Amino acid sequence: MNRLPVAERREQLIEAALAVASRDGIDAATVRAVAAEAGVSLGVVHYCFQDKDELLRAMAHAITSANLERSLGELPAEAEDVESVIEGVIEALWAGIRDSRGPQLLSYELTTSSLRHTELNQVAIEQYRGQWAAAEQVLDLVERSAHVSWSVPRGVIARSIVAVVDGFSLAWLVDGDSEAARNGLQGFGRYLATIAVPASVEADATASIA
Amino acid sequence: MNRLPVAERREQLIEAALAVASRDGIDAATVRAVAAEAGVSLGVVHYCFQDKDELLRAMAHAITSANLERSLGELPAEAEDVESVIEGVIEALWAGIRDSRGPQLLSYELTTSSLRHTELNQVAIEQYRGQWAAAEQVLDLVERSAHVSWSVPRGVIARSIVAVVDGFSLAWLVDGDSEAARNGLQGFGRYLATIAVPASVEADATASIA
DNA sequence: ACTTGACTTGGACAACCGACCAGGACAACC
DNA sequence: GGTTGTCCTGGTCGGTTGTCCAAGTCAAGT
Repeated sequence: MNRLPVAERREQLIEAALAVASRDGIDAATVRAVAAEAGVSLGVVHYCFQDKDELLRAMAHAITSANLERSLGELPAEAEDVESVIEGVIEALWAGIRDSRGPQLLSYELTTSSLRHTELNQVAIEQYRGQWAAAEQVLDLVERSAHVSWSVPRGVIARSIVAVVDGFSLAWLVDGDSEAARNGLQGFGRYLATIAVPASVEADATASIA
Repeated sequence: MNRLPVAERREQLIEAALAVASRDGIDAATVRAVAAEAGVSLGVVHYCFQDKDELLRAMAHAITSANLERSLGELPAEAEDVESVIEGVIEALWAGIRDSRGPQLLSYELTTSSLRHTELNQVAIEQYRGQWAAAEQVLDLVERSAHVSWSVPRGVIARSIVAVVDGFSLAWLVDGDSEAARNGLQGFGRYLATIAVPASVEADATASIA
């Protein structure tokens, strides 16, 4: 097979691990399965990673980054009233989740595994810190697009967004009812619109400058 | 050791499996670990259960039942206005979750495992069917206690309740912030109060009779 | 051309897993 | 008291896992 510098080989193995774990679950991501998926022999994995756990941690970091980029990447911001802006954002967010069932399920497997095994200690908290921060960025976007501010602390709203998205996603993973998930999330979106207040001209101008 | 009829031995093994899995995670619930926890020798497990999967399915059924009884068991219903009723119900619900971290985490492990392994096919959907039904019963209770009805289909609200509770519980499992979880759930409770409408005297009388 | 260092190979190892079995122990019944 | 059937024991088996290693391969530098 092709010879690759260790850094590139690492990336390839992370991608292979992601593919196996997304397809067949985190338990199926054995060293052998990952090596086979990447088309390399067994020893290569331990040449690139000290541990299997180091590989899993790298994989977790990769999927977390990918999820965040996917969430923040394709957000529309072409609307006037708050309701429409939020509706569009949620629509895009949900479409991203719906089209990545395997990775989504893998994220939850990683969270629970992290909470059980000390070797993956930091994985779960990093996942959620990232998601909470991303939710706050979404709030920023809505603020700027619809010229509003929030009557509830941003951190509190961000935590609620992540919680609601997690909850409806889990239910959708279980019973496959996309329509129920979409409706539930849009219902939450309409609630979000009720806690948005029109931004004062001053504050809005300041926001535009900054 | 004591000799027990197979039915009682099964119950004991299920309890042992529940203890091991709640303490150390679902992966730690090996046949050997369960046998050791129950204080019986290895063969007993396969004498009482055809498969390891049959044991896990029985364990899943047990924890699901336990969760539902815990949720529905200790619900207060001594209040007048909707807000207070909902607040009390959520307080009791959250207290139950907060005091059972291990089993709670195990429930999510069971859900994800069920979605990956065909042998546990029905576990997740049964979990959620039970929770959705329980949420509807909670809605009934609030209806009767506060003399209201709901302006949104009960099934939709029930799914939202389960989703929100799941979401905040997961976040709490990750970062341990009980206060944030409690506040988030109470915030959702105040929203629920806004979609409750006073029941007509007629409807209320009918409900009392039935 | 030859050495050096980076990368790869495929097998070996101990540990653990679920499953299985031959036989021992015990209580109930004839 | 002997028999029958239920329950328990402890070991064994094949398979899978993570980890390690001696040897091989290849490109780059001298």
